[in-house]
Amino acid sequence: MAIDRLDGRIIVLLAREPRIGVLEMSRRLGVARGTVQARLDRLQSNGVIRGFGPQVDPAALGYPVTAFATLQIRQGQGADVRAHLATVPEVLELLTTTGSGDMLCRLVARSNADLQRVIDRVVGFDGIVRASTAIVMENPVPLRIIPLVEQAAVGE
Amino acid sequence: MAIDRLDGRIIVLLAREPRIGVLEMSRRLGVARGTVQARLDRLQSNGVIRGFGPQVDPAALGYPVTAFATLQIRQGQGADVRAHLATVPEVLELLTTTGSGDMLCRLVARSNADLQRVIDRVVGFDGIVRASTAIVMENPVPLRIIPLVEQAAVGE
DNA sequence: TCATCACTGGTCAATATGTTCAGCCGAAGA
DNA sequence: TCTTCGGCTGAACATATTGACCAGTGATGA
Repeated sequence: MAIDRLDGRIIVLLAREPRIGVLEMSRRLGVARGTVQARLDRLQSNGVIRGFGPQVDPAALGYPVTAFATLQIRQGQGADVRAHLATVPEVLELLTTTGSGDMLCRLVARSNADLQRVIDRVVGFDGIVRASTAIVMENPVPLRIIPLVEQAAVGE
Repeated sequence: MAIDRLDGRIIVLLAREPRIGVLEMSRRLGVARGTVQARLDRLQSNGVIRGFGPQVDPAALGYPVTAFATLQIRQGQGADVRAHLATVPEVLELLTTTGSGDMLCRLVARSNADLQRVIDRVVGFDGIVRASTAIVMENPVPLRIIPLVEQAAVGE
């Protein structure tokens, strides 16, 4: 669970050039191939590296509009609402939070007009009391992990 | 940019079993290897598949607390605030939005106490007028793409 | 009718993989 | 001090995969 410097370098290298392969990594990092392989196995069984799935861009799929919806849920309806939202393909992520809202929901849509359809489908469910939506305009910092990995690696 | 059924099956298969390789995919999908290879190349140059970076779990790195901060920015300070937030490793993502806040910010921290430090660092910057934070408790739907890809693929 | 395009099924050499091995080293413990 | 242990090295091996080709085929559209 604690990451050392070599683990960090492996993750960062992999994040920058995912197609690189174990052999080439060992060359770049100056360690034996078996070491990289063992480290990678450990990182994956640790759960630090969850997988290597393709990073799909919803915009390129025809869903250029992203929005966040904050939902307030009627007491005791949480489980039903989750099951409902899980059936909506445009719901990319769902989180329960503290604070004024009860759930935070990442949505995509084909257009601003289409977003209305998606929101209607999302909130068209009994347990949802109120929803407020914020449309994403820019993404100055896309989801990233490298700086955090570097920080975690130097610490230990 | 439009995705057909075979593209969709390729992406879904890759999302489910990322380590699978082109040859094995062609066997599973019942098409020639060259076809899968050509489709993958096209999907990547299209930008539909952005890459195959490792999916790192911040919790396994020692950052089990996730939070969203909504920031209000002083007029004209947007660019400075972005640059500031980009230097904070615990800021995993930053989006500008419509609505009451001006920016939405995904944070992680080592603990609830550590979250205070992170927030102090985030808001300790001149251009930020106000911040409100929601701590994530559960993640009923982790970031996903498969349902959307399936929907995009049947449509065309 | 012809050209274009995507797909097939095949080949080829080059490369990477999974696995195993013995040996080395530093740290921890007896 | 001696011993054990875990991690790393450098190497070997058979196997599988890759990237690159090719000719042939069928559908599409000009």
